[in-house]
Amino acid sequence: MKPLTSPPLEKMICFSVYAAGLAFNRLYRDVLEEFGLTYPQFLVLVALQHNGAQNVSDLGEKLFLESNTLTPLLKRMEATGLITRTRDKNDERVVQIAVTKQGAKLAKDIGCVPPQVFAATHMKMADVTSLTSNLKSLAENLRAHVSANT
Amino acid sequence: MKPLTSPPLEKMICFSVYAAGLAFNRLYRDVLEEFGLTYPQFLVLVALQHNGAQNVSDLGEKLFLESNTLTPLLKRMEATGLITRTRDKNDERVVQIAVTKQGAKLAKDIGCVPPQVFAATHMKMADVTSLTSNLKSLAENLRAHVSANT
DNA sequence: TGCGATTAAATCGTGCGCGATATATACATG
DNA sequence: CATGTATATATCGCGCACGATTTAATCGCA
Repeated sequence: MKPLTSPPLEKMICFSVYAAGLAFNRLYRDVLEEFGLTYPQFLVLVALQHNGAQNVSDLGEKLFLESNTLTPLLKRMEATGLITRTRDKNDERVVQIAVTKQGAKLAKDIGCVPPQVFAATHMKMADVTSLTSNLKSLAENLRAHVSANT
Repeated sequence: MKPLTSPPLEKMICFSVYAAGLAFNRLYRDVLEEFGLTYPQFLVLVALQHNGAQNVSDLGEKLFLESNTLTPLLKRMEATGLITRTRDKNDERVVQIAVTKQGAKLAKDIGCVPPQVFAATHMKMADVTSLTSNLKSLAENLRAHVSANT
């Protein structure tokens, strides 16, 4: 029988995802500094640019986050003038998130960021594409497993 | 000329890494709850189990973290009786981290966790292995790029 | 030997993530 | 139409991450 000890960190896929996440975070921190954005705020802008104004839940589905994370984050973005948070007139429970003029401009300006980051990966586009798609299905499987225990 | 807007979130490798990281975190939160561990604390125990007692910097190199993150984390683990933090007699600047008897026992007990997590990925071992190795080199490339701007 | 430079860890403030819970609005059913 | 239930967002507390700085110990070199 094998002793059933944990494999070393380097062999665990969870750790390689963790370490890659840390590395992306640090890279984005550097790159986004001149735009005054954090990495999650950058993701919000991209989501709004591609999907238009939407409420907090919809944004949460795209980013895999909930209101306990999004509400404070969105308030900070409102405070810096990038987005507006407006109660829906038809359903006062719902808060609509839209980019301001300044936010729309910034969303355009950060278009140069993903190419820079791609360059930093030192990977072929095809490899990035397949890695992205593998990670996507991995995440789907993990989420299915978590929500099954709910 | 292309308009140079950001690609949608689903096509960005950074986002797929981010989303997979969130999913792993949530899965580990569930699985580690009965052991009273957070995910980073689990990683610390694994690192100590495989590399033995070591100082804060060495641990940081393995986990890609620095003392500003590790010191509070390790103090919490000391408070729960899993590790000891001891000033090195030969160099009082250095703090040695070692598992307690209780920590060593817990490190063994959590050996069952990685197989559970592997099962949740619903992936073949070979695919997990190659994904892990691709992520490892991706992270190395990203780190090289960040430290180049230092 | 003495003192500036280097190194290891710790501290501080900010921004996520998230479980648990609260608040407020809308809905459904008797 | 009242009251219980469901839904959307917000609040709270805690534990990471991390840039910037501090503290304390060691090293290098005149």
